[in-house]
Amino acid sequence: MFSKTTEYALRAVIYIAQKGTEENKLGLADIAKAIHSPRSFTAKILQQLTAGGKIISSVRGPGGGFYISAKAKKLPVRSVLSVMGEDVKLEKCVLGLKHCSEEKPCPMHASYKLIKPLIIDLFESKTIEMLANEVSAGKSNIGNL
Amino acid sequence: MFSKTTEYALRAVIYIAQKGTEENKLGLADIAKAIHSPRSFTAKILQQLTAGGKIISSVRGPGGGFYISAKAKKLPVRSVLSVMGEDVKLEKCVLGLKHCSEEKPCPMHASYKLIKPLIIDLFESKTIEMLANEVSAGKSNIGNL
DNA sequence: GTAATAAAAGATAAAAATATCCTTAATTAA
DNA sequence: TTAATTAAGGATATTTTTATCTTTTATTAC
Ligand code: FES
Ligand code: FES
Repeated sequence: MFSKTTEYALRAVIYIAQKGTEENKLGLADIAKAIHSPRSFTAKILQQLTAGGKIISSVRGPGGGFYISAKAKKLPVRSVLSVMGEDVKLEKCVLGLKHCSEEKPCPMHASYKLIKPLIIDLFESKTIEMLANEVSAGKSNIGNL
Repeated sequence: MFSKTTEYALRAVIYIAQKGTEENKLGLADIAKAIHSPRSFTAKILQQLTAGGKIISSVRGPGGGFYISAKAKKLPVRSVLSVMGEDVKLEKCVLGLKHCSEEKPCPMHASYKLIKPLIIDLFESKTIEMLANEVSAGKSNIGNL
């Protein structure tokens, strides 16, 4: 559904939301290990997520690391997709036509249009916090690769 | 959702099902133009779809080209995904965990599991023929890029 | 200040996906 | 049998994605 890059981003954000706070920041090594992602590559992704303070925050130096504000935790999962530039994928035509629309639909559209809003809602209605809480409650995990 | 390669494959198969017959085979140039795909790249894809006579058939030489048997037209769209090696994508975990399952679910799973079977059914229940008929009836198209 | 720590930034590297081109083989028609 | 046609097969080329490594900058502790 998404690129590996975005999968790492989602798992990292959920992990940071679950385990980190401004008082207890998480380091790159910790995060990469927890979500089973390549360390240096994850660093690049965390940079993206930090840029402009959109999703997560970071502090350099001893005691530094990554965390996410209570406010940002309320963001929909889709905001992570957006930062990674993959929220457009949710609107894509199944057959690769330029636009997925009623005006010039592909032959999959009639059936797909019933499901598409459900998929989009999946990422709109769930917040980062909700997913983190799921993991904290022991109902799910992000480390089992 | 799928790779460009698979999108081309899907559009090509639908086009062949719609316009071609064993008596009226379609040439590579025709197909590539109709579905707006790069010609030589499309040739490779058509080879894959032809291999083992799984989906489409081909004949070389003058008057040759590609066509699809009446029997193959009844195949579900998923069979095309299968030949392209992307039907596994339908089973993938949204967050990229090794397995999407109830046993070790990711935090998206609880919501996603409601939609996943609908997506799979989309490709299981629709046959190549159904999509081709949709286009023939003027209800949809595969050329509008 | 100096040293240690940790993320940011930059430069490459490796792998996979996408795409093109050239040669070969099969088929047909003349 | 020769020439023309069309897909198959093979070799490369380009682009994008994924990944690693090195240097720089910010922060803290001493
Ligand atoms: S136009 Fe193809 S899925 Fe909507
Ligand atoms: S386990 Fe992640 S979607 Fe099912």
